[in-house]
Amino acid sequence: MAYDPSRIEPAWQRFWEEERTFEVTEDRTKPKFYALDMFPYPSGKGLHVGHPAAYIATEVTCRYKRALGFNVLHPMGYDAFGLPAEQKAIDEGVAPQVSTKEAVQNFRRQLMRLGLSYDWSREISTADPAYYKWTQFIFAKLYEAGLAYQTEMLVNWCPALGTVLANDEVIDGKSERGGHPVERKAMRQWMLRITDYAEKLLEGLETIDWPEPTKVRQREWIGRSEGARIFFAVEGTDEKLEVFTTRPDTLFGATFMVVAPEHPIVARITSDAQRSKVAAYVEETSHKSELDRQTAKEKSGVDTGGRAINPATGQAVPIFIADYVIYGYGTGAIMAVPAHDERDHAFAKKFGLPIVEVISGAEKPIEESAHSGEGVMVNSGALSGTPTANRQAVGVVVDWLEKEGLGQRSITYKLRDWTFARQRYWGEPIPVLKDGDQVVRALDVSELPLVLPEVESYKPLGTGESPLAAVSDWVAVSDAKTGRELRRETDTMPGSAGSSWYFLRYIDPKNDSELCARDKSDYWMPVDLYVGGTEHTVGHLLYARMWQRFLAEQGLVRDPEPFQKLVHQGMILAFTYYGPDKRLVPEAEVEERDGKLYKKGTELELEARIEKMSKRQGNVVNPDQVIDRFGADAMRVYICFMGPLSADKPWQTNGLEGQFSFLRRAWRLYFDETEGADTPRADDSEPTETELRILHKAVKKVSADIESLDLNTAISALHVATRDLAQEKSRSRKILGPLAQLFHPFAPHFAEEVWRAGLGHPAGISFVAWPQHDDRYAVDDEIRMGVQVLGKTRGEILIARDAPEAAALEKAKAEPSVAKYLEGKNLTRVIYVPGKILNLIVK
RNA sequence: GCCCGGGUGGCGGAAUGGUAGACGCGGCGGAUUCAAAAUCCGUUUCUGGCAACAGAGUGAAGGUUCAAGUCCUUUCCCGGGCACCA
Repeated sequence: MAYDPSRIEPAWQRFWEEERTFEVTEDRTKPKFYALDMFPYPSGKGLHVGHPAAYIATEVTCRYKRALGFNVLHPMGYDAFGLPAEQKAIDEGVAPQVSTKEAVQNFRRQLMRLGLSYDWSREISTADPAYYKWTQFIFAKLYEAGLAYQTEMLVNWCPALGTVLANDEVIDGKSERGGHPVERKAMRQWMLRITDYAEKLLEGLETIDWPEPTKVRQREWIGRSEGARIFFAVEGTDEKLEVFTTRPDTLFGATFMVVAPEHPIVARITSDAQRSKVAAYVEETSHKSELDRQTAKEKSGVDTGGRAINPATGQAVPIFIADYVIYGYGTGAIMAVPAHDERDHAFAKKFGLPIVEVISGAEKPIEESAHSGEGVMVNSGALSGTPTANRQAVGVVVDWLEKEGLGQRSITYKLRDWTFARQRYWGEPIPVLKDGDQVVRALDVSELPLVLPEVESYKPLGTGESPLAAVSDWVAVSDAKTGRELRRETDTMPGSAGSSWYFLRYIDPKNDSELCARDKSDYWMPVDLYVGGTEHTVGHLLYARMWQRFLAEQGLVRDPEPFQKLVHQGMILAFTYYGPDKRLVPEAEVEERDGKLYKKGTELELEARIEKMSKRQGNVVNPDQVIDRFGADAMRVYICFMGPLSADKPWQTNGLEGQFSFLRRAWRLYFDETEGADTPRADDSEPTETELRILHKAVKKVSADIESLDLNTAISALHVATRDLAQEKSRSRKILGPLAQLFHPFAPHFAEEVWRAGLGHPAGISFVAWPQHDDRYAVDDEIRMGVQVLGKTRGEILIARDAPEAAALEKAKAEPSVAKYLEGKNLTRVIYVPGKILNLIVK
């Protein structure tokens, strides 16, 4: 019988389920390994091939680690709250609880068909009350620690939809759905004080093994800036205008001030003469979206009529409002130094403000462009002559400011607090009781979970509140603790809530009295290998780090960092074919002739492009169909073989077919399928030296490649071993057994089947000790070495790996293809790197 | 504009500074077959040549080195991120 995945795969999946092969508990006699995949949003559309591609790296590693004797935790779950389910509820009236449950079942079924070695007994869903009880618990803890607070925030308000939109639901100032205009509106919002953790999150990056570009992005997102806060007296008032600057050394050149339009000081410093102009500008900017403000090319602003005193020069300088100063950053006000800041320069030019050079070294006249580089302080009174290099001048100025009481050293971060509320139904209810706007208390753990009530309609109310506000008997509470009539918060948590701690719940998923028992998290944490996409770099990966730190401070977990090693998988792309009319042509209708692509049976020449898989392009590949045709093992092997884990790469059905025939070829090492039945071929013969060499090289290469996650070259090593052993007509169990083990992490059903039915071992390959290589066989003692003359390869010699130079030289000279380049020349130098190269320099 | 990635055969991709193109797809030739599928063997960077062979070749241009896809400088193109953050 030929290799038939549809026969063996379901059988082994049943076996693993019945034997509970992958269920684990804490076992302190074994080293632990916690491998985690970023859990999916269970979309109603089901899996696409990008999911398994993302899960394969941990999968292969886990199967390998188990065989090495590690106690492996490899769980899966669902990030189940989210907008698509809510939208479906609005459109079709299907309760998200119901549609999500269906989607989860479909996901689980599809994931199981892939033969992924998850411990399914630990499956979790963030939308499960038994789970979100603890999300709510963490929120309550954050509230009690003063890290959750409410404040007026500008939000994206869409009047047409009657709802608040997330930033990614707004495209070019219009709602993603329906294209309605979106405004900025101030609303009371729950926030989490992630900014309190800015420094710790920065420091923590030094301790973890993450891709450097990801760390760079987090660092930039946190955006630490060192500088000073400086106080400017406002003429004719007691007001102090506080600014933040990274260049206090340019203080003498501050010829005007700029304040963000939203800044509360604006009303107090505006002169009567300017009041109406200022009001108009403030009004105008409040209607502009963030995007409008950012894309405006011209600087705009208005003089408030107020004057501030530059503490260094004693000069009165005008105070402007302008939207290029952002209220949420620093102090929302700046000292403008047009000579040394491009933005201030542009503003000064537009409004005819003076430009005073205070740092020498400009290449162009200071009237023409700002000089933001290094130089020496000039026009700066007693401080003139101080060089700016190495922030020396900054130090001098700040010392002076501190001594005079005019300012102080200060560090500012770009990171903003985390907006932690959605005016939506399908999320965790925020567990607090309120009296009007006033929060009275957070719910106690004994009152949790606060279950999401059923509602009649999922439609936005149009007031900006979530549909929960309409459930009056849920909202109104008579509080047993205080005896007061209170109201529940009707906002729910954002999608990032449940995903910020799920890795802990896997460790103790059924615990009803704790979010995760401390002795268990001490055993399993931190995560040893976390795999997910780069798109979560500054969202999820930062939020989860903050929660983990908070929980560590609360003594609920030990480690300050949750993810010790992080790796990103690339995106799976697809070839998309376009006809001359730019119309899409499905892959099934494409054929290749003379290196050109045509629509099948026609002369229509097609253009191939590599694009993201998307429903709209019709190039989404469904894993169910792949498995039906080729089986899960071929798909897994192909995914590994496609290319480097972290690279984006296109799905190619041809390539998949190639790996399917590879498995069939490998199958024939184990079974003679000529007579219509599977006849095992293995025997107890002693392996030859050649066979041992093939095997040990493969063991060495495959092991090393799994360790370094170079799965594509690991598969390539399996190809080579399979080809060469077939050539040798290998039959020995001593060869075919270890080979099956090498297949196991990649093609587990295949490996289980050949292990039991082909080699006659008891069923179950998962925990059989991983083969070890012996360098006596894995390293060749005779190798083919290139011989160069003047750096150009001219021939090849067969020589002992560690042969002395004289021997190598002798062999090279005997090689006609080399000798002809030496003829009549003087050998002046010999470069010989044993095992690598022989390079002959002649004159 | 700034910050990250990345440019290697027809295609996906291999190469601790040491024979560029492993492995796979596709192509070509052959075996098997009544035929096809499947399978097996050979071949396949480009140019010239019947061939032996020669020359060129890792986006481009320079450089370091006995030796560069790999290191350095400049530059072009593609993908992603940030975007008036003082």
